[in-house]
Amino acid sequence: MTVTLADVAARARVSPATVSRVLNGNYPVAASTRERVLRAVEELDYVLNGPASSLAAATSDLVGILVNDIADPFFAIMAGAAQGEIGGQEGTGRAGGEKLAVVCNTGGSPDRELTYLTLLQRQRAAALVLTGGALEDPVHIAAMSAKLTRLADAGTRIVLCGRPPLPDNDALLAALAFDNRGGGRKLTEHLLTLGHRRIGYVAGPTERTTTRHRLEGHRAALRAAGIDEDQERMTLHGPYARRSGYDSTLELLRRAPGLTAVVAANDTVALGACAALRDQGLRIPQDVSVAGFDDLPFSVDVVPALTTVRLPLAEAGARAGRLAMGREAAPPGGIATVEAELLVRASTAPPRG
Amino acid sequence: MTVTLADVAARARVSPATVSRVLNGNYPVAASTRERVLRAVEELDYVLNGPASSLAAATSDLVGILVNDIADPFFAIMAGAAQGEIGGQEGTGRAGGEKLAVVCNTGGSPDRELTYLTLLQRQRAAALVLTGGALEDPVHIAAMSAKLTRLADAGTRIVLCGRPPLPDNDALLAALAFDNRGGGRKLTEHLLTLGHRRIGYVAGPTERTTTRHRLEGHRAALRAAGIDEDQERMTLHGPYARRSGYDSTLELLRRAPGLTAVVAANDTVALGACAALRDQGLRIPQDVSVAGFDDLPFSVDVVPALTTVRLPLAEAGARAGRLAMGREAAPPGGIATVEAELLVRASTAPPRG
DNA sequence: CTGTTAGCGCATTCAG
DNA sequence: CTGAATGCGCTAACAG
Repeated sequence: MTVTLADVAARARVSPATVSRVLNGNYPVAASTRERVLRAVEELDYVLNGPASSLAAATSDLVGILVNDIADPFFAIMAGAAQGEIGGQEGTGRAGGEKLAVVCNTGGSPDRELTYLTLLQRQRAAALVLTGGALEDPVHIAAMSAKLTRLADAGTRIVLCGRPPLPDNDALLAALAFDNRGGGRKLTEHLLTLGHRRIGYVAGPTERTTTRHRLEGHRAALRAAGIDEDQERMTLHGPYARRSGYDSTLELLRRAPGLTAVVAANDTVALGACAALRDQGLRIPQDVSVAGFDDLPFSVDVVPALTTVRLPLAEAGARAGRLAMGREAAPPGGIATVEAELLVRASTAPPRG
Repeated sequence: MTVTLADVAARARVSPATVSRVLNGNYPVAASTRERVLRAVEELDYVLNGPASSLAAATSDLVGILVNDIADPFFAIMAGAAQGEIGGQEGTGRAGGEKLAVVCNTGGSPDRELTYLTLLQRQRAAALVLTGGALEDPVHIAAMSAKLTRLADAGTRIVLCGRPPLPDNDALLAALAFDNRGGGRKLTEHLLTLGHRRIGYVAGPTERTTTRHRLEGHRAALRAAGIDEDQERMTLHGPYARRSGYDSTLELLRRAPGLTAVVAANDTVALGACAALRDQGLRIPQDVSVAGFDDLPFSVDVVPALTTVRLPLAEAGARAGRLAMGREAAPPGGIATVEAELLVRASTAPPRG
């Protein structure tokens, strides 16, 4: 029923070994022989049996890209760029030595993250790219560390993109860490320079590196400006979602009616913050300034255009892809910091009066 | 070095077959025996060898989800929902009979689409979900049809989501087709009812079913209203990108200064259209109305909120996932139409004067 | 309920 | 440069 390598060999009048050699192209084969084999492959419409091949060779062509939320442009952009560097380069349609770059959506669940890692380990994945911030729960970190070590031992190349290196884990090839702290700091410094003093902060979910680092940058800027009190009351945590921005902003307004600026965990949250302010009859930025983070594609198009911190997501994702493929040298020490750039647009202005 | 099923069997003092049976859970095993095996698995930190398993069983647990552009929320939302139904349901972290749901990003390239299909075929994928519109090039359609037929013959379950069924291809399990034509028609009827007569249309890329259907709906509404002339000049094609909306709107304004409304291929394009109009000093909707399609998450937050056509992307994606897993019965005839709902918001209003 | 026996389809030695 | 032989790790009959 299903055509195998032996069938191709028979038709090309060569041994199976020879067919394998031309297909993998990693061994000298006479041009005429290769020609004959390729023709037979064509005629029989032969497709390599991946599992059999992986079993024999003890490696597979699967490359996994893990994301927290595929529907969040932050992850989608990184994943797309990484995948572009890994899979389908030439595009012959026939699939030669192609890697199969696949993205796996954990939905932010630690369990699913671990499950995907096991599944990828089971498939003997060639490489792995983990994107975005990590959960800071010690138990989960330990579990992840252990899993990644096993994967690395089995030959899987591991790259982190937009995630700080794991403590005490040298299983990984490279880590591209975003400068979330620096970005958060620059953003708040901008607000302080404009004259804001009562600034609310809608943070991301607790126990996440991204959340913590951005918040730390914010607090550091405030502290440097001598604004220290009241920070807990002016900070609200929630998911990286519009809804969180909306609800938290309403609550901030209740807690601190004198609020003149809202800093959001990311642009999506900022969108929700803007909606809440508008619904309260407040103008942006005349009454309240709003700032985001990430510079997602829509941020330049909302009105007023969002002041935010740009992260080179596509560039970082592409680099992670190349690192995973071994087409780019790892940074010294295996760790590279990706800079964050302040983008001042129209949603921030000096406070009233 | 690497621990195998035989090692587990030895440690649990049972035969390899028994270990296989408890791992796959598809055969009766005494509770005490199972217990012993599971403990051995735990102690040895054993992970099943996927390729070997797939080779022996002639099936794999890979499920592919193909998308045109992972960074486009339209696809990301469908893919995320499908993946949620397929992978990581329980979330034990240990990965039992889990499927490995993976999304593959074709970038809209027909070659890469075919390549991914071959790669998935090579892996003996258990199921396949193809999302979004299809390219209408006859050569590509034929190639796709042939590939899908082979895949189906090999036992891969194929589901289309947001894509019309292929002509003459009953390889597929089910197709969930969006009512793009109906949606496009409703949208333009809304504009006509408001009194618009000079309406520009920024279409998607040519040769794509989605583009064609939406445009057909638009034209049908115009024709029904007796507006027939000039349609070619008022229609511009471009990618589903902000930039296209921006550039095309500028060109439409040049071609037809009396324009009172712009209909965009989707919300992202509409965003670009809005930006272009604003840059020309035109107010939305007072001077020019704008409408989009898809109701992407940001559409409610832009100002003015976008009038658009809502497609239940998450619901459709989830249903496609269930269909692929065989957890839901296929619709009669294998084809289901997913309704599109007109959402009138603030970006459309009667024309001036 | 459990053990034994055969391959699954391919990549590799090793000869030639 | 090519062919023959071996085994990758597991599942699926088949017995018991």
